[in-house]
Amino acid sequence: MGDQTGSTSATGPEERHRVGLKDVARLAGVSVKTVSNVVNGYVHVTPRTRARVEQAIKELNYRPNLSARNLRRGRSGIIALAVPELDIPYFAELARLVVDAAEKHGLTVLIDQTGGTREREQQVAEGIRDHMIDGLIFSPLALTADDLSARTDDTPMVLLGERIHHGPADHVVVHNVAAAREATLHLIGLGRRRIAAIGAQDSPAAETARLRLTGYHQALAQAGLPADERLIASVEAYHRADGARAMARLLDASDAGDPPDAVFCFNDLLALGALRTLLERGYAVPEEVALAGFDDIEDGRYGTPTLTTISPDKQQLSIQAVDLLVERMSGATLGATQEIFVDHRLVIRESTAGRTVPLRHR
Amino acid sequence: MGDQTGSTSATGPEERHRVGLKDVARLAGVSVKTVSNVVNGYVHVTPRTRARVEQAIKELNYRPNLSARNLRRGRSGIIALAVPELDIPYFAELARLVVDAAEKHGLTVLIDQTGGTREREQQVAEGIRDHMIDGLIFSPLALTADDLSARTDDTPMVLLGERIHHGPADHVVVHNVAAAREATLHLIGLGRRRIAAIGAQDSPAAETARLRLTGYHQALAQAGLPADERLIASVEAYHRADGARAMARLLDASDAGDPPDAVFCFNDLLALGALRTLLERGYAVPEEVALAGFDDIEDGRYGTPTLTTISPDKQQLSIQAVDLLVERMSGATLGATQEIFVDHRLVIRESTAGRTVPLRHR
DNA sequence: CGACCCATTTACAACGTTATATACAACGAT
DNA sequence: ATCGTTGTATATAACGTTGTAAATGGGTCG
Repeated sequence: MGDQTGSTSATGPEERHRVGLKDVARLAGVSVKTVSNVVNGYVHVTPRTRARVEQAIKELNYRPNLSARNLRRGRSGIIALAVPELDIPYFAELARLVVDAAEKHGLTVLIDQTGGTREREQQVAEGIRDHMIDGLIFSPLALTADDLSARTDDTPMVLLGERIHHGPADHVVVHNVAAAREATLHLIGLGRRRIAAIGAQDSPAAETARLRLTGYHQALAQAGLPADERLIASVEAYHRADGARAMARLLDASDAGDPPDAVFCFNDLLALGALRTLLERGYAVPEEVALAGFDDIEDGRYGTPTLTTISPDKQQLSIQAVDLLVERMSGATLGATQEIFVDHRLVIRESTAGRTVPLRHR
Repeated sequence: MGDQTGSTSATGPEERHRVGLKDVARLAGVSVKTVSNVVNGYVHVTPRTRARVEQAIKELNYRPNLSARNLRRGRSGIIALAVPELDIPYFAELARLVVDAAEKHGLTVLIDQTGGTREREQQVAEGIRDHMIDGLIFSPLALTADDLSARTDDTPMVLLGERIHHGPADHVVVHNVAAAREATLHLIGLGRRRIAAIGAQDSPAAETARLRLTGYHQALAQAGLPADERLIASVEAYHRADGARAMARLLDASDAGDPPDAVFCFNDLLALGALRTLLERGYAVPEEVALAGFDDIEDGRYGTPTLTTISPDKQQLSIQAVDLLVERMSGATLGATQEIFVDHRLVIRESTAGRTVPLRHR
């Protein structure tokens, strides 16, 4: 087929032609490299030349071809964020913040959903598909520290969330034990004595669950309260449904006699699920059962009642994670893996301290 | 596992060397292009050669360099998904589905958050930053059809959600009018007569709001009910807070006498906000006020009461959007812009038809 | 006045991939 | 036997960018 790129007028000389450095250079009357220098802010360029080049760039509406740039530079400018599920509010909020933080470094974020499955998480650990990503921010759910140590891909990685301590990679975490202790102590401070916990997990990978359970136990011990195994509910996942079921089990188990008078849920979704069960069965929250969660997701701020929770500084978390990753990508800090703690605070809302919700309006 | 694939011992011959086609070719004893052919599934390759190459690929753990491939091919394999905010559940769910749908076409999705601001949305419409994306799936909030017509970038684009009809680009939508009518008719069918609507908007860009309002009016007309302007509440945005405030205004306005006995909210977040206000003021839902939303987000399935809503087929929506975009990217269908409607259905839950929630458990 | 230095600019060669055009073999059909 | 024809494989030239080394040109210093 005749593709007369030459000069023939016809339907327009540059009908389908992506402008490149070459075109800008020709128009500005300088070399290709000089244009490249201007684009990249190289210092040793005469103001005169720079102006001329910039004019040409604007005139042609030139945009650098990132594929070419990346090929040449050996980097892609893209980092991946791998989370279990985007439609879990905590991860959605996190994703948003990570994207914002990465933008400040000129990085673009590619979001990958693992579904929390081991298989998919392993794929992610081993260089996602065949993509060229410069770094990985990873919030694994099913992988153990050993799995991660075994990874062969050498893309820099920062672990997110609260898992795998002293593992093979940098990570940014909240102080789970302390936070869980605080939440539990708050419930105790309300005068509650039969305090249940929802969110324990058996899986060896469930480090978060273990840490939060530890904090819960520490609080009980500190207050001189007995630890009652029957008040601890395990869950399979951290969704609303799991929380609802666990709460039902707790209520069923405490045959009439003495239901828990407070519940600490290891995340907000569990708490929202538990709340649903409590209200369904006619328990008044917080009057009869006080309820606290963990994560401070949007939803918790608008339920009825609103949810008391541990609020990790998600923004700090995201910024630290990106900073750490950028540092690794730059090649510095080759040695020790770092572990960074971010702040958290207890946010007290109606589910533990709120005014009573009127039962009838008249 | 000792991987002395090469021969020299030392610290390894390929310590920091990214393996490319060349290396595989050398090992397999074939030309570079042949390896490329195998990688790309080109048909005319002897089973023998193919096997040898595949062996070499595995041995060297070769991964194609996407930057190079994209440079050569002139495409990036990346499409962008631009939504207002990731932590709005509807968009998070959508994002997840779009990512899944894109994966089936071998495409990677870059998610962009516009915050719903005009400025940012305009940037997105004009080729995001300087990134090389092959296509754009865009759910604008502030942009008008005129804004979009004015765009100079020629990256293929598909509009998502329910806006800008007969605009300058393909789009995938739910049938807002019909859906809103159905929801309202459902409320009417329950015997309700004073049916409020929350979610009207003044902005010229608010096409969705207009369409859903139309549906609401059609239903009233169809049932021979009078349209009462005082029962229609406008909102600034579609968040929980707006719904809560709007509901409060509606209740305040209907001085004691006759509050609405049903509310149709133009999305689920508004409904959740409204629900919060209703419960706070002691109204029984659905006994005194029935409540319906739109979107069918997760949250609505676990509130108390659970939320009746219009459930758009989000998966179909995502798949259609990606398919349409792929088609555009392939260069086909250059002419007319298409408008594709996806299915929806009314999901009836407790907020309109549920069993009564017991107020006390004993 | 020559030697040197610095700022500015440039030509050229990569980066790893795929498209194009060809070479080579094996095979039927003339 | 000769000529296509088809199936395989290859060499070479791009794609658009940036790093390297070298060229240019005006100074300044001995």
